[in-house]
Amino acid sequence: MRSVDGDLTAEARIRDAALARFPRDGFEGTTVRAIAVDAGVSPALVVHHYGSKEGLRRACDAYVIERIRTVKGEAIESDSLTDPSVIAGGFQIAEPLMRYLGWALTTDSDAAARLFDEMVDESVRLIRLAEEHGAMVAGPDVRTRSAVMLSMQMGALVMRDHLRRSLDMDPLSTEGIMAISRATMEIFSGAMFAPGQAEAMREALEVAIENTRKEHSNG
Amino acid sequence: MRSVDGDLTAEARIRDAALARFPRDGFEGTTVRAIAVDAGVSPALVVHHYGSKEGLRRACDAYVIERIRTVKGEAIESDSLTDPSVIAGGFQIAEPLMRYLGWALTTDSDAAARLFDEMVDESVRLIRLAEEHGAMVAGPDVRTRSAVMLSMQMGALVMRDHLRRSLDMDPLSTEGIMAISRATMEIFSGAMFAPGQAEAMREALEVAIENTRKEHSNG
DNA sequence: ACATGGGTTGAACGCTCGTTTAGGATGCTG
DNA sequence: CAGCATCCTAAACGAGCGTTCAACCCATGT
Repeated sequence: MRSVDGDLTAEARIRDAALARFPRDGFEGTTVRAIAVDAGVSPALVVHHYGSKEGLRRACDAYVIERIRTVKGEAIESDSLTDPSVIAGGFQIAEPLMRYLGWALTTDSDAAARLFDEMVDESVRLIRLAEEHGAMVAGPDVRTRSAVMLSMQMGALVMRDHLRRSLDMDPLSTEGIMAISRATMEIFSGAMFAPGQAEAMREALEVAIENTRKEHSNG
Repeated sequence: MRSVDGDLTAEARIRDAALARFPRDGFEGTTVRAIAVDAGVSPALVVHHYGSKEGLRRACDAYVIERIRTVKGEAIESDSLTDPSVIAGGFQIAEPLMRYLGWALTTDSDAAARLFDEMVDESVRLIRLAEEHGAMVAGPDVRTRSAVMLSMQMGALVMRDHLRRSLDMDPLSTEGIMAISRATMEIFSGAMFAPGQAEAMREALEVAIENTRKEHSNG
C-alpha cells in the first residue's frame, strides 16, 4: 500500500487507504483520522475530497466495482469462457479489490448488491451459452443455481482468512490458488461422491422435499 | 425478538438484543445504548452483567457457538449422516444464531475461528466415514476439499440477503430452503456439467496448474 | 425490626468521533 | 506584480460514545 504512494495524488492515496481499512476494521470501526494517517494527509483533506466519510465509502464502492467490471469484461471478451478457472471463480483481480468486494457484500452496500445481481445475470447467460456448446446443463432453474453458486464463490472469498488458517496456506499465493481451484472444480463436478451416489441423494432430497411439503400443508 | 421477552431475565434479553444488533450494525456500529433500549433496560445494566461491550460480544460468541455445537452434535448422534440436507449444509438452527455465526466468521473472532476449524475437522471425519460406507470419495486432499466446501456453505449463509433479493425468495422459508438445498446438491453432484465434461475440465485445470507452475519457476 | 446483597437506575465523566472553519502555501493567469 | 483558484492544514466544536458511580428497590435471612 505504501510502496507506490509517491506516484499517487492525495485523493487516490486516501481512497486506497480507505480501501484497505474498511474491510479490516469495518466502516464504523475505521476512523477518518486513521485513513488520513495511512494516506499521509490531514483528516480535513479527506472530507474536502469526498464530502464525508460516507461519501468516501461510496467512492470506494464505485471505484472497486468499476475496476472489477472492467477486468471481468475483458476476461469474457477473450476466449476464456471454457477456462475452468473462470468457472471456479478464480478471476485474477488484485487482492485489495477482491478483499473490499467481499466486505462490501457483507454490508448494506447498494453498489455491491447491484454488482451481485449483475454477476448472477451474467452467470445465467454464460451457462446458457455453455449449454449451447454442449459443455453444461442449464436445467430448469438455472437462476437459482447461478445465485447459489455465486454466493458460494463470494462466500469463499469472505472466508479467506479462515481458509488460510485452516489449510495453513495463503489462498492467494500461486500454490493456494491452484489447490483451491482444484478443490472447487472437484466439488462442482461431483468428484466427491461415489458413482451413482449423487443421483441417489438428489432423489432422496426430492422425496424429503415432498415430505416436508406434505407435513407443512397438514399443519 | 420482543415477543417472548417477558419470560427471559434481563441478562438474557441483553444477550439476545446484542445477538440481533451485532450482525445488523457491526460491533462498532452497535451502541450499548441501543442494545439497552432493545432489551428494555438501562445502559448501566449491560455493563453490570457483562463487564464491557467487548465482554458482551465474547458472551454472545460463546453462547451461539455452544448452542450450535449442541444442535450439530445431536444431529450427528442421530442417523442423519446420510441425509442430503446435512451435506447441503441446511442444519436446522434458529435464524438469529446462524445470522450471528455468519457475521462472527467475517470478524476477528477467536471463538468463531475455533468453530470453523472444528467444523473442518468434523467434515473430514464425516467424509471418511461416508467413504467407508461407499457413499463418498475422500480423495487425496480431503482436508482442502472440506475447508473449501465449508467456506462455500458458510459463505452462502453470509450472502443470504443477496440470495433473497436476487431470487426474490426468503432463503429460510420452507420454499427457500428446498430450492437452495436442491441447487446446492445439484451443484455439488456435478449436475451442471454435461456428461464427460467435468472430467475434461478437471484435466484441463491440471494442465493449467502445471503450466502456471512452469511459468513461475521460469520467472 | 433490621441488616444484607443482588438487580437496577439516572446522572455524569472523559474521551474520541466526524465535521467545520479560517486561513496558509503554491502555482497559474492577466 | 496582483488576483485568484487549488490543495492542504491546525485548531476547535458539538455530539455521541463506553463506562463509572452513588444510590434505590426489594427480596431474603436473622
